[in-house]
Amino acid sequence: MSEQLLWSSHYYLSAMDTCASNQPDRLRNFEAVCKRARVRMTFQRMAVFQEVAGNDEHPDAEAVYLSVRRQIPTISLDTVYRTLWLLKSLGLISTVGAPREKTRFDGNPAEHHHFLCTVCGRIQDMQPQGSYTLEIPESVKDVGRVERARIEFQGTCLECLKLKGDGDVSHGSTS
Amino acid sequence: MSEQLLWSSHYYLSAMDTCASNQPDRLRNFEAVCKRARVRMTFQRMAVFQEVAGNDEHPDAEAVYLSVRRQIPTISLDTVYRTLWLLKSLGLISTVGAPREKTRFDGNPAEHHHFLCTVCGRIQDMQPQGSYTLEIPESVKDVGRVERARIEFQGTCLECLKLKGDGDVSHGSTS
DNA sequence: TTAGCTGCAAACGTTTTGCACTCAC
DNA sequence: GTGAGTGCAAAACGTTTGCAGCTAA
Repeated sequence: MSEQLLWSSHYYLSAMDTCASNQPDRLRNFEAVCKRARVRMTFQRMAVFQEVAGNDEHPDAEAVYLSVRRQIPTISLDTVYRTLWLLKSLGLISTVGAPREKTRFDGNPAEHHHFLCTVCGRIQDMQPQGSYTLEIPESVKDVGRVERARIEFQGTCLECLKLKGDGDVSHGSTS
Repeated sequence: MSEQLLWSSHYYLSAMDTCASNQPDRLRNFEAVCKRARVRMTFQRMAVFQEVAGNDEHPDAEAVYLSVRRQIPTISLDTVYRTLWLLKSLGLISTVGAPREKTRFDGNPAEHHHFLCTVCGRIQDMQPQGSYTLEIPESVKDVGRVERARIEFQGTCLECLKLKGDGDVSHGSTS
């Protein structure tokens, strides 16, 4: 937990709160987060949240919509979208990959990783070096055969740090 | 061109030098790959390839289009798209993030990584374990401040391996 | 009561497709 | 010469928005 705190924005704090896998706890946390953010609790939002929180298939908006519609037949796809982005902005759920972005192409033929600046959106290549050679863990055997592993670092690039007048470029480790 | 240079504050300059000096080589390789795949070499394809190969800004299709148009004013955006996907299928370029995919949502509040099966498209969560704690390298200092690091493993999941009748789930390390 | 939320429909931006013409092989 | 590749226009797709009515606080 202390390591996590190094990285923490409210995301991690609320994430740790909700970590308990049982739904009532997560739902209670959801209510608390909504109250704190002065966001109204509605039936639709609860249903969407429960659907995503209790689903490990990484559903897309359409899948969430189809599933929630069984409970609320009148819900609309755009409400699902609005709710999903709201939940994300509250740190209650996350997205896989870069959402709402055009496809970007990469002509660098060497194996490398990416640093994505969340402020300006620029992506910089990072050549892998000894210090962070990534060992594929034994546990992957239980999931499948890995053909490639790519790390995406997210943060603020030097130029955006300068613009913010924040020179602190401290860094740590994550797991 | 030492490894160190890549990480110096002149990262971009040296990266561009590298690309420029390799261009003839890469172009020759491009021709060879096209010939092998029985894909025709056209002026448009060469221009698109050169643009992506000599550009480390991870351009989107529109940016490639605008740039190539200076050379071939009559080229169309859809040709650029078709060519980019062709180049990707030939393994000559890659895409950043999951291309041509809907946004997928993730209700798992714990810090975790993803295993993406390139056959069936399923994404599975992988809880980080001691064995693959990811140390953020010192060199990231030269790029910016990292707030998050996520690993995306790509490969074939157990079920798809079984369907292919390929039981080999060996794995190695990548850097 | 009332600001915030919803559903509808229509718009949006990116990407893909059908077609007739063109050009690399 | 022939079929793969191209440009055009129009469609398709996922997603977002404006608006009028509804509802949680």
